[in-house]
Amino acid sequence: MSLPHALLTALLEKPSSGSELTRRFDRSIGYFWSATHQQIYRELGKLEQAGLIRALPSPVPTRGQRKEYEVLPEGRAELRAWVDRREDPRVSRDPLPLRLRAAGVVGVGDLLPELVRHRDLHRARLEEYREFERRDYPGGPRTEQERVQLLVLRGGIDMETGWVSWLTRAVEELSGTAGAPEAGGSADGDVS
Amino acid sequence: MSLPHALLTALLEKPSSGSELTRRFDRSIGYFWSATHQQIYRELGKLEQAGLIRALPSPVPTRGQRKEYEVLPEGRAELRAWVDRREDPRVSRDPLPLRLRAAGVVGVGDLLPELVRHRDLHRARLEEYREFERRDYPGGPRTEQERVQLLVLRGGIDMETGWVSWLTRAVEELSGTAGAPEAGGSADGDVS
DNA sequence: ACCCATTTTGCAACTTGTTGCATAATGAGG
DNA sequence: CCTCATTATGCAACAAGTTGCAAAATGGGT
Repeated sequence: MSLPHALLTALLEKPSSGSELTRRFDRSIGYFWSATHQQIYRELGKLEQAGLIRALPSPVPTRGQRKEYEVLPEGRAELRAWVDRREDPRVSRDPLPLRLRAAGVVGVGDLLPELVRHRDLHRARLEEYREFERRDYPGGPRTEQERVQLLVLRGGIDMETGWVSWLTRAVEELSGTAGAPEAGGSADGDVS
Repeated sequence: MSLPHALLTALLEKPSSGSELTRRFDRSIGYFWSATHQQIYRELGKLEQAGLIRALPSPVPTRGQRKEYEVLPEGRAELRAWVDRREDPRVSRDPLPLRLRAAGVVGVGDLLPELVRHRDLHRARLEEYREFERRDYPGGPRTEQERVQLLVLRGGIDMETGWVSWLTRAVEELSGTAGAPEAGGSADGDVS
């Protein structure tokens, strides 16, 4: 239930069309939420129908035509309410550690290069975020809104740092062992 | 497409029934993958029908009766193939940073106590993981499989560390500012 | 023997996210 | 003016995850 609120936030920051939003979801909003353009268009339709946003008056209302949306007071109120809502943290759900654990049972095989690849991807993203920080907030945040945006960016930085640190260690550890396949048995119980 | 593989992994580590698996998904597997019991039962059905696992012979095949599953060679092969598959990292998708960013637009309101609550939850989980590490691997991992499981646990630790570090900073920053609501305008553009 | 709380398994409906493709406008180059 | 690549919007089918509920077994008490 977060995509509509992500859209409301993005639209309050700046009224946009669907494709603009898609691009923005690949950038700033993207470090903590992703969405495909189809999700975005569908959701924009729902939000409009629910009376939370509206399309800015446009000459032609047909297909293939840019359509800009802005948030209505009802949308702002809904977002306000959402911010104050209590919601428990999500359980993480990432396949990579899972694959590593599977490798513990069926043998490491070719997983090591994949770990290296992921480490490098996360490293690159981390660098990118740090670059944003330097470039966009050179003297620190200047408004309250920037302050919060910078905080969120730092969230991305902390998460990526966690990944890099983990993957670096994992690659080190597994490089020591040549990937000998595990013996077949499905033996003893669950650890922890 | 990871749940079936999570199940295969868990079943290879130890053949189990649906409810046992549900419990195990709340514990060890749970630090990087979660699933409800309905997801698990449904998926077990599919895996059985696909010939990747089979129910151990049981007296009565009716409802409400425990049913243990074990992995067939085909299931092991599928898991093996999955481990070697390339797959790009997921984009994160967590509502909390999103809510913070929304707060930058509609005002911070009551978000601070929520951040504190999350910080404490993550702190608690981090402590729990560290406890697992101490308790289950006192002298380091003893087998190759334990080595991998410990690595995965450390993944959980690194992620939780990232959360705690971020939330600690966020709470500090926002405590300075009394939560004054932002002015209404939907003004300037997207940062970064 | 019966009742009742608990455990285990499961169905059904719904929401959210993904993939593949289609259609309309736009604008540059011939 | 026409073509063609690009951009913007959108439909439809599917896959994955969530929620609410319920039936069958189990294992006490009484």
